[in-house]
Amino acid sequence: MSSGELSDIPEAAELAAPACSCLDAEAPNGRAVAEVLLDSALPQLDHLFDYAVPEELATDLRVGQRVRVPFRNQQRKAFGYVIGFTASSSFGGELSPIADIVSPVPQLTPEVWHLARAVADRAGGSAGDILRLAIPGRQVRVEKQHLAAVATANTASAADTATPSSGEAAEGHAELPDADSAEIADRLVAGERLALTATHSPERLATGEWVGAWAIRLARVAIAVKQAGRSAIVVLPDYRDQDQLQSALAAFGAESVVRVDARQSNAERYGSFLRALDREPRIIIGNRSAVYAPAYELGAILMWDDGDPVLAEPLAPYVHARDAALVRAEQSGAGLFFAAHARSAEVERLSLIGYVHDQVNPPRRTRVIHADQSIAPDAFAGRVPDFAAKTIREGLRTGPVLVQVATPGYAPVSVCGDCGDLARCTACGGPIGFRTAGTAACRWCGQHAGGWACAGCGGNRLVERGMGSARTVEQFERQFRGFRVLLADGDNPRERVDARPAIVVATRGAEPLAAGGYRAVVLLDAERLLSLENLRAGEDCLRWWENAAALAAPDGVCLMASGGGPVVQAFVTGRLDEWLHSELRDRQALRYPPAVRVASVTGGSAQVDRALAALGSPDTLAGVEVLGPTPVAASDPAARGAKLVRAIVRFEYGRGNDVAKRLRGALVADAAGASSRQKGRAPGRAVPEALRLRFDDRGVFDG
DNA sequence: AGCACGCCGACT
DNA sequence: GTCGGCGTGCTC
Repeated sequence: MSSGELSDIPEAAELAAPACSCLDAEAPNGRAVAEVLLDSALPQLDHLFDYAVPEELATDLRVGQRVRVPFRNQQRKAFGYVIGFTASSSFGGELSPIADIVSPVPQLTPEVWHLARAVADRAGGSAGDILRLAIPGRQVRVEKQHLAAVATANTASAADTATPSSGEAAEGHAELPDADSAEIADRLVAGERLALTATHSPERLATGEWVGAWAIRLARVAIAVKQAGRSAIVVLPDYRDQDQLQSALAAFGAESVVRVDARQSNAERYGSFLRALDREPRIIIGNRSAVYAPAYELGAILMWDDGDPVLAEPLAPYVHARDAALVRAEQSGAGLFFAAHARSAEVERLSLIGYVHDQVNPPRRTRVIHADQSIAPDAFAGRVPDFAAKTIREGLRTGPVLVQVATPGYAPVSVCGDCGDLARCTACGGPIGFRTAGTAACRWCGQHAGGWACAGCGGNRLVERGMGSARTVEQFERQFRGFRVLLADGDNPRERVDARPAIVVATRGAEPLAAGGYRAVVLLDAERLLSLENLRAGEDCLRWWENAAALAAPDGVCLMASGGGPVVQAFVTGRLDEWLHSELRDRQALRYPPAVRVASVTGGSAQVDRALAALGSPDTLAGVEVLGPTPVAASDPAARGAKLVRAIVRFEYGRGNDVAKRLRGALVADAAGASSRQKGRAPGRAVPEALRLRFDDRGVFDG
């Protein structure tokens, strides 16, 4: 220990020996050179630097440790991670020595390092950016507590002459997984990749809590993986999903469960991180960054609802948790398990090319009925058509009813009074709202909708429809007097409701879980959701609807209250696979993701031209196509006043490594020249933007 | 980022 | 001759 950080705790003597298994990592063993990855956001520093191993650190230094090293001069220090040791350096100059060991714990395992490197390379980014997601900030207190606890546990078990695995005997209390889950776990541990469509409806745990049937399935599979002596990582979009899984795991008596999520304090996160780092199998559950958690003997990565947009990392290099999981499974030989109520287009693609295998047993699915389309959209006075009102009243006799709406708040929108299509502004195509009663105007450009005529059927009657959640609540309170009307949306989060009758109005994705399940689930605003100008609108709708339908009781019903067309048909008939199939074929024909990959290149015109030139000459570009560059609208947040252009590169999956390498090369060259170009600028001019790369951006083809 | 290196124009 | 402008490139 370079700084004697542990000298003030009683176990310091034991810790000098490798008492904690998490300290057990490769030592220099006489080798004089340490390879260090610097903690820097600069792309031109994203490679290993050689440093001398100083005499005084030689016994304590380990691969994976965070260190401080002199950089640029002996005074300035940078942080980094020890990646490996070598006997000699190929660097021409004289090596500086490592200055300090930050923590005795080797925070970066070789597996996570290789993952970060591969994931960053694939996304045209820096490994350091991935490591920032993977490794939480160090908390000295938490670390000392952890090391002390592990040391005492080790000495205790040594006194018991216990075998190392006997600590896991307590796991015998865990409920044995059902045969299906055990079989899935066996296949995962053998390295298989599986996709599962999950059973609808909540189920009651022995603890009395209700969780989605999917959570029970994932918990059982994770426990079975752990019983096979391997770690499982379970990635779930949000804390509500994580809570359900955690409840299920607890109810089944699972031990060694570690949770990592964004709501934790840094101390909690670091504590969880250290537990994940222990050389002992764990069940690690968490949000998108859990995919980077260290895990001893990783057996499988389980991912719930990978189509949820929160699994897309918003920080550079914008790597989706699904992609990171694919890379990690490939590297480590771990199994991969995608479970959802509605499959994503990406998993469907993986299934079609035979990379993941479908679980064939058909899931139980809520009965879905479709409202009668012959009823004119203005044939009802309240928020919902009469038959929907009937469904709601019916359900309220025995329990809660869920009503899913498109948007929060009050926002109203108009539809054609004759055909029911969403009314669109004749000038800009935007939605038409009612500012004040009777005066309709476009919500985007403000144009008055006086002489409006429907583009579809020529009708000219505008009908106000599809109000937001708060407005819907007010209307329901009048329409269903005497019943509780509860609101659940982003501003009013509500994780659970009880089994008593109530109307629960929720925005898509914010639906609470009901004890025993909802008697009825009513889906409003389908035409509005489908009109979102988004390449993934259909896929997203199926996910929102299917996830809502899954909240119904097994004998409950789901009513699609409006809308039509192929996506609604797919949902109503339950033939999501067929729709997704044809959707994927369409995207193949259009060369849209995920049939192909895309990368956007943004920057000054000359910068982007140089980057595109780095892709090679047109004849070497087989399977690679460049769209643009086109000017980035000044209103685009990326522009920030500077005049920028953006090109879109799309390419076959097989060209990914090559494209990423070449674009990344251009980015590094651009960054190297950036400082000099900046000096050349007249004062007052905007700071020149760095060239920006973004791979697999979902929204790249959206308006 | 920040700093050294090096290659042309103006000066003692 | 040499001082110093700033473009260029490197950082173990």
